[in-house]
Amino acid sequence: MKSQRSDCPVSQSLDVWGDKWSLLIIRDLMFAKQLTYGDFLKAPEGISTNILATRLLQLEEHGLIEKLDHPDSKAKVLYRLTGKGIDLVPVMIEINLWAEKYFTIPADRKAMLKEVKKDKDGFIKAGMKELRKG
Amino acid sequence: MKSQRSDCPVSQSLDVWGDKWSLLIIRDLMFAKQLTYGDFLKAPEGISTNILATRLLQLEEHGLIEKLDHPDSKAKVLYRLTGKGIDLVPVMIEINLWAEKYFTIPADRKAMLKEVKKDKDGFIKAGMKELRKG
DNA sequence: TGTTTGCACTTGCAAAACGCAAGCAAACAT
DNA sequence: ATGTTTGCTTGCGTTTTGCAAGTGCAAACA
Repeated sequence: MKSQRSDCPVSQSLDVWGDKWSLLIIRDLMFAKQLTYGDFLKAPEGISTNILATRLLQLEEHGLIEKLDHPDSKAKVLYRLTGKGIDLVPVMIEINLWAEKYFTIPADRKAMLKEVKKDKDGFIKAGMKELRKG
Repeated sequence: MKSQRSDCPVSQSLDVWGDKWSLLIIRDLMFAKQLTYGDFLKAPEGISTNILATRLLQLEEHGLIEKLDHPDSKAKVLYRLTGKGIDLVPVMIEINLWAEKYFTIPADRKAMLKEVKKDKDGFIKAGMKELRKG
Protein backbone atom coordinates (compact mmCIF):
# COMPACT_ATOMS: atom_id res chain seq x y z
CA MET A 1 0.00 0.00 0.00
CA LYS A 2 2.63 2.52 -0.99
CA SER A 3 1.14 4.68 -3.74
CA GLN A 4 -1.88 6.91 -3.59
CA ARG A 5 -4.91 5.42 -5.30
CA SER A 6 -6.95 8.61 -5.55
CA ASP A 7 -7.29 12.01 -3.91
CA CYS A 8 -10.39 10.93 -2.00
CA PRO A 9 -9.80 11.52 1.72
CA VAL A 10 -11.10 8.06 2.60
CA SER A 11 -8.86 6.42 0.05
CA GLN A 12 -5.85 8.40 1.20
CA SER A 13 -6.54 7.46 4.80
CA LEU A 14 -6.82 3.79 3.92
CA ASP A 15 -3.54 4.04 2.07
CA VAL A 16 -1.96 4.92 5.42
CA TRP A 17 -3.73 2.80 8.01
CA GLY A 18 -6.24 0.75 6.02
CA ASP A 19 -4.92 -2.70 6.71
CA LYS A 20 -5.71 -5.44 9.17
CA TRP A 21 -3.22 -4.37 11.84
CA SER A 22 -2.40 -0.66 11.88
CA LEU A 23 -5.51 0.48 13.73
CA LEU A 24 -4.91 -2.19 16.36
CA ILE A 25 -1.43 -0.83 16.97
CA ILE A 26 -2.90 2.64 17.24
CA ARG A 27 -5.61 1.35 19.56
CA ASP A 28 -2.99 -0.14 21.88
CA LEU A 29 -1.13 3.16 21.97
CA MET A 30 -4.30 5.07 22.74
CA PHE A 31 -4.90 2.91 25.78
CA ALA A 32 -1.31 2.63 26.95
CA LYS A 33 0.29 5.87 25.71
CA GLN A 34 3.68 4.20 25.40
CA LEU A 35 4.53 0.65 24.45
CA THR A 36 7.55 -1.41 23.59
CA TYR A 37 7.82 -3.76 20.64
CA GLY A 38 7.20 -6.69 22.94
CA ASP A 39 4.11 -5.08 24.42
CA PHE A 40 2.40 -5.06 21.02
CA LEU A 41 3.07 -8.77 20.67
CA LYS A 42 1.06 -9.39 23.84
CA ALA A 43 -2.16 -8.08 22.28
CA PRO A 44 -4.86 -10.76 22.04
CA GLU A 45 -4.95 -10.68 18.24
CA GLY A 46 -1.45 -12.14 18.04
CA ILE A 47 0.37 -10.14 15.41
CA SER A 48 3.48 -11.84 14.09
CA THR A 49 6.85 -10.25 14.59
CA ASN A 50 7.65 -9.48 10.97
CA ILE A 51 4.28 -7.88 10.36
CA LEU A 52 4.61 -5.80 13.50
CA ALA A 53 8.04 -4.54 12.48
CA THR A 54 6.76 -3.59 9.02
CA ARG A 55 3.68 -1.81 10.34
CA LEU A 56 5.56 0.11 13.00
CA LEU A 57 7.99 1.32 10.36
CA GLN A 58 5.21 2.38 7.98
CA LEU A 59 3.26 4.14 10.71
CA GLU A 60 6.43 5.93 11.72
CA GLU A 61 7.16 6.89 8.10
CA HIS A 62 3.65 8.28 7.81
CA GLY A 63 4.12 10.23 11.00
CA LEU A 64 1.43 8.57 13.10
CA ILE A 65 3.81 7.16 15.70
CA GLU A 66 7.32 7.91 16.88
CA LYS A 67 10.13 6.08 18.58
CA LEU A 68 11.39 7.14 21.94
CA ASP A 69 14.34 6.10 24.05
CA HIS A 70 13.36 3.89 26.91
CA PRO A 71 14.43 5.45 30.22
CA ASP A 72 15.45 2.13 31.75
CA SER A 73 17.41 0.47 28.99
CA LYS A 74 19.00 1.02 25.62
CA ALA A 75 17.81 -2.39 24.53
CA LYS A 76 14.18 -1.31 24.74
CA VAL A 77 12.34 1.01 22.40
CA LEU A 78 9.26 2.98 23.26
CA TYR A 79 6.60 3.84 20.72
CA ARG A 80 3.97 6.53 21.15
CA LEU A 81 1.44 8.38 19.06
CA THR A 82 2.27 11.68 17.40
CA GLY A 83 -0.30 14.45 17.10
CA LYS A 84 -1.34 12.97 13.77
CA GLY A 85 -1.93 9.65 15.46
CA ILE A 86 -3.72 11.18 18.43
CA ASP A 87 -6.06 12.92 16.00
CA LEU A 88 -7.44 9.49 15.11
CA VAL A 89 -9.12 9.29 18.52
CA PRO A 90 -12.50 10.47 17.15
CA VAL A 91 -12.34 7.83 14.42
CA MET A 92 -11.47 5.18 16.99
CA ILE A 93 -14.34 6.21 19.25
CA GLU A 94 -16.86 6.05 16.41
CA ILE A 95 -15.61 2.62 15.44
CA ASN A 96 -16.13 1.47 19.02
CA LEU A 97 -19.63 2.91 19.09
CA TRP A 98 -20.52 1.20 15.83
CA ALA A 99 -19.10 -2.11 17.02
CA GLU A 100 -20.96 -1.89 20.30
CA LYS A 101 -24.22 -1.76 18.39
CA TYR A 102 -23.54 -4.86 16.29
CA PHE A 103 -21.11 -7.07 18.19
CA THR A 104 -20.67 -8.53 21.62
CA ILE A 105 -17.90 -6.58 23.25
CA PRO A 106 -16.07 -6.81 26.60
CA ALA A 107 -17.64 -5.28 29.68
CA ASP A 108 -14.85 -2.80 30.31
CA ARG A 109 -15.24 -1.43 26.80
CA LYS A 110 -18.95 -1.14 27.32
CA ALA A 111 -18.31 0.80 30.49
CA MET A 112 -16.00 3.13 28.62
CA LEU A 113 -18.58 3.70 25.90
CA LYS A 114 -21.17 4.49 28.55
CA GLU A 115 -18.93 7.35 29.60
CA VAL A 116 -18.45 8.36 25.98
CA LYS A 117 -22.16 8.64 25.43
CA LYS A 118 -22.65 10.90 28.42
CA ASP A 119 -20.49 13.56 26.78
CA LYS A 120 -18.80 12.47 23.60
CA ASP A 121 -16.97 15.68 22.80
CA GLY A 122 -15.80 16.04 26.37
CA PHE A 123 -14.56 12.46 26.54
CA ILE A 124 -12.66 12.76 23.28
CA LYS A 125 -11.14 16.10 24.16
CA ALA A 126 -10.00 14.85 27.56
CA GLY A 127 -8.59 11.66 26.08
CA MET A 128 -6.62 13.49 23.45
CA LYS A 129 -5.29 15.97 25.97
CA GLU A 130 -4.14 13.13 28.19
CA LEU A 131 -2.35 11.48 25.27
CA ARG A 132 -0.61 14.71 24.37
CA LYS A 133 0.75 15.02 27.90
CA GLY A 134 2.60 11.77 27.31
CA MET B 1 -10.41 -12.23 7.06
CA LYS B 2 -12.99 -14.83 7.99
CA SER B 3 -12.48 -15.63 11.67
CA GLN B 4 -12.68 -13.34 14.67
CA ARG B 5 -9.29 -12.38 16.01
CA SER B 6 -10.44 -11.08 19.39
CA ASP B 7 -13.49 -9.63 21.10
CA CYS B 8 -12.13 -6.09 20.88
CA PRO B 9 -14.66 -3.89 19.08
CA VAL B 10 -11.98 -2.40 16.86
CA SER B 11 -10.66 -5.80 15.93
CA GLN B 12 -14.14 -7.13 15.21
CA SER B 13 -14.89 -4.14 13.04
CA LEU B 14 -11.70 -4.58 11.08
CA ASP B 15 -12.58 -8.24 10.59
CA VAL B 16 -15.65 -7.01 8.69
CA TRP B 17 -14.53 -3.94 6.75
CA GLY B 18 -10.85 -3.57 7.57
CA ASP B 19 -9.41 -4.11 4.15
CA LYS B 20 -8.26 -1.86 1.36
CA TRP B 21 -11.58 -1.73 -0.50
CA SER B 22 -14.65 -2.25 1.68
CA LEU B 23 -14.82 1.29 3.04
CA LEU B 24 -14.53 2.67 -0.49
CA ILE B 25 -17.52 0.62 -1.58
CA ILE B 26 -19.40 1.90 1.46
CA ARG B 27 -18.28 5.45 0.68
CA ASP B 28 -19.66 5.18 -2.84
CA LEU B 29 -22.99 3.95 -1.51
CA MET B 30 -23.16 6.78 1.00
CA PHE B 31 -22.81 9.31 -1.79
CA ALA B 32 -24.99 7.56 -4.36
CA LYS B 33 -27.47 5.59 -2.22
CA GLN B 34 -27.82 2.93 -4.92
CA LEU B 35 -25.25 1.63 -7.34
CA THR B 36 -24.86 -1.18 -9.83
CA TYR B 37 -21.86 -3.46 -10.08
CA GLY B 38 -20.61 -1.46 -13.02
CA ASP B 39 -20.93 1.81 -11.12
CA PHE B 40 -18.42 0.65 -8.51
CA LEU B 41 -15.94 -0.11 -11.25
CA LYS B 42 -16.06 3.53 -12.33
CA ALA B 43 -14.63 4.75 -9.02
CA PRO B 44 -11.24 6.47 -9.45
CA GLU B 45 -9.38 3.89 -7.39
CA GLY B 46 -9.96 1.21 -10.01
CA ILE B 47 -10.99 -1.90 -8.16
CA SER B 48 -10.68 -5.06 -10.21
CA THR B 49 -13.74 -7.11 -11.00
CA ASN B 50 -12.91 -10.20 -8.99
CA ILE B 51 -12.07 -8.20 -5.88
CA LEU B 52 -15.27 -6.20 -6.22
CA ALA B 53 -17.37 -9.34 -6.50
CA THR B 54 -15.70 -10.83 -3.43
CA ARG B 55 -16.09 -7.69 -1.34
CA LEU B 56 -19.72 -7.15 -2.31
CA LEU B 57 -20.47 -10.72 -1.30
CA GLN B 58 -18.67 -10.38 2.04
CA LEU B 59 -20.31 -7.06 2.83
CA GLU B 60 -23.67 -8.60 2.03
CA GLU B 61 -22.90 -11.62 4.20
CA HIS B 62 -22.03 -9.30 7.05
CA GLY B 63 -25.22 -7.39 6.53
CA LEU B 64 -23.73 -4.01 5.60
CA ILE B 65 -25.20 -3.91 2.11
CA GLU B 66 -28.06 -5.60 0.31
CA LYS B 67 -29.00 -6.42 -3.25
CA LEU B 68 -32.05 -4.94 -4.84
CA ASP B 69 -33.82 -5.58 -8.12
CA HIS B 70 -33.15 -2.90 -10.66
CA PRO B 71 -36.42 -1.34 -11.78
CA ASP B 72 -35.33 -1.04 -15.41
CA SER B 73 -33.73 -4.38 -16.14
CA LYS B 74 -33.23 -7.88 -14.83
CA ALA B 75 -29.67 -7.85 -16.06
CA LYS B 76 -28.77 -5.08 -13.63
CA VAL B 77 -28.38 -5.38 -9.88
CA LEU B 78 -28.66 -2.56 -7.41
CA TYR B 79 -26.69 -2.42 -4.20
CA ARG B 80 -27.52 -0.22 -1.24
CA LEU B 81 -26.55 0.14 2.40
CA THR B 82 -28.49 -1.58 5.15
CA GLY B 83 -29.06 0.10 8.51
CA LYS B 84 -25.84 -1.50 9.71
CA GLY B 85 -24.00 0.07 6.80
CA ILE B 86 -25.68 3.43 7.22
CA ASP B 87 -24.56 3.43 10.85
CA LEU B 88 -21.00 3.74 9.61
CA VAL B 89 -21.69 7.33 8.53
CA PRO B 90 -20.18 8.79 11.72
CA VAL B 91 -17.03 6.74 11.20
CA MET B 92 -16.83 7.89 7.59
CA ILE B 93 -17.26 11.54 8.58
CA GLU B 94 -14.50 11.34 11.16
CA ILE B 95 -12.18 9.73 8.65
CA ASN B 96 -12.87 12.59 6.25
CA LEU B 97 -12.21 15.16 8.96
CA TRP B 98 -8.93 13.50 9.87
CA ALA B 99 -7.86 13.27 6.25
CA GLU B 100 -8.71 16.90 5.63
CA LYS B 101 -6.22 17.88 8.31
CA TYR B 102 -3.34 15.90 6.89
CA PHE B 103 -3.90 15.47 3.15
CA THR B 104 -4.78 17.53 0.14
CA ILE B 105 -8.36 16.72 -0.70
CA PRO B 106 -10.74 17.74 -3.51
CA ALA B 107 -12.59 21.04 -3.25
CA ASP B 108 -16.04 19.49 -3.21
CA ARG B 109 -15.11 17.35 -0.24
CA LYS B 110 -13.73 20.38 1.51
CA ALA B 111 -17.01 22.16 0.92
CA MET B 112 -18.89 19.23 2.39
CA LEU B 113 -16.67 19.18 5.46
CA LYS B 114 -17.25 22.88 5.93
CA GLU B 115 -20.93 22.06 6.29
CA VAL B 116 -20.10 19.20 8.61
CA LYS B 117 -18.18 21.47 10.93
CA LYS B 118 -21.03 23.93 11.22
CA ASP B 119 -23.20 21.27 12.84
CA LYS B 120 -21.67 17.82 12.90
CA ASP B 121 -24.49 15.99 14.66
CA GLY B 122 -27.09 17.65 12.49
CA PHE B 123 -25.23 16.85 9.29
CA ILE B 124 -24.77 13.22 10.25
CA LYS B 125 -28.35 12.79 11.37
CA ALA B 126 -29.69 14.33 8.18
CA GLY B 127 -27.37 12.26 6.01
CA MET B 128 -28.36 9.03 7.68
CA LYS B 129 -32.03 9.88 7.45
CA GLU B 130 -31.66 10.57 3.77
CA LEU B 131 -29.94 7.22 3.22
CA ARG B 132 -32.66 5.39 5.07
CA LYS B 133 -35.29 6.90 2.82
CA GLY B 134 -33.66 5.07 -0.04
C1' DT C 1 34.87 -11.49 32.64
C1' DG C 2 32.56 -14.89 30.46
C1' DT C 3 27.95 -16.50 29.87
C1' DT C 4 23.25 -16.41 29.76
C1' DT C 5 18.96 -13.98 29.22
C1' DG C 6 15.91 -10.42 27.21
C1' DC C 7 14.58 -7.51 23.65
C1' DA C 8 13.98 -5.88 18.96
C1' DC C 9 13.95 -7.11 15.06
C1' DT C 10 15.36 -10.36 10.27
C1' DT C 11 15.11 -14.07 7.31
C1' DG C 12 13.15 -18.24 4.86
C1' DC C 13 9.57 -20.24 3.06
C1' DA C 14 4.77 -21.87 2.41
C1' DA C 15 0.06 -20.19 2.06
C1' DA C 16 -3.17 -16.80 1.10
C1' DA C 17 -4.70 -12.58 -1.07
C1' DC C 18 -4.31 -9.46 -4.85
C1' DG C 19 -4.66 -7.84 -9.53
C1' DC C 20 -4.65 -7.98 -14.44
C1' DA C 21 -6.71 -10.09 -18.42
C1' DA C 22 -9.69 -13.00 -20.55
C1' DG C 23 -13.90 -15.67 -20.62
C1' DC C 24 -18.83 -16.58 -19.90
C1' DA C 25 -23.94 -16.81 -19.32
C1' DA C 26 -28.09 -14.32 -18.94
C1' DA C 27 -30.59 -10.29 -20.26
C1' DC C 28 -31.43 -6.69 -23.46
C1' DA C 29 -31.34 -4.00 -27.83
C1' DT C 30 -31.68 -3.95 -32.83
C1' DA D 1 -31.11 -13.79 -35.28
C1' DT D 2 -27.16 -11.15 -33.86
C1' DG D 3 -24.46 -8.12 -31.29
C1' DT D 4 -24.00 -5.64 -26.93
C1' DT D 5 -24.41 -4.82 -22.09
C1' DT D 6 -24.14 -6.51 -17.43
C1' DG D 7 -22.52 -9.05 -13.66
C1' DC D 8 -19.77 -11.84 -12.54
C1' DT D 9 -15.95 -16.17 -12.82
C1' DT D 10 -11.51 -18.22 -14.02
C1' DG D 11 -6.39 -18.52 -14.82
C1' DC D 12 -2.29 -17.23 -13.50
C1' DG D 13 1.63 -14.43 -12.14
C1' DT D 14 2.84 -11.15 -8.37
C1' DT D 15 2.52 -9.43 -3.82
C1' DT D 16 1.39 -9.83 0.95
C1' DT D 17 0.77 -12.57 4.99
C1' DG D 18 2.03 -15.63 8.64
C1' DC D 19 4.54 -19.08 11.15
C1' DA D 20 9.04 -20.47 12.71
C1' DA D 21 13.59 -19.96 13.32
C1' DG D 22 17.57 -17.09 13.56
C1' DT D 23 20.52 -12.79 14.50
C1' DG D 24 22.68 -8.96 16.96
C1' DC D 25 23.04 -6.03 20.72
C1' DA D 26 22.30 -4.72 25.49
C1' DA D 27 21.70 -5.87 30.18
C1' DA D 28 21.88 -9.21 34.03
C1' DC D 29 24.18 -12.84 36.16
C1' DA D 30 27.95 -15.91 37.86
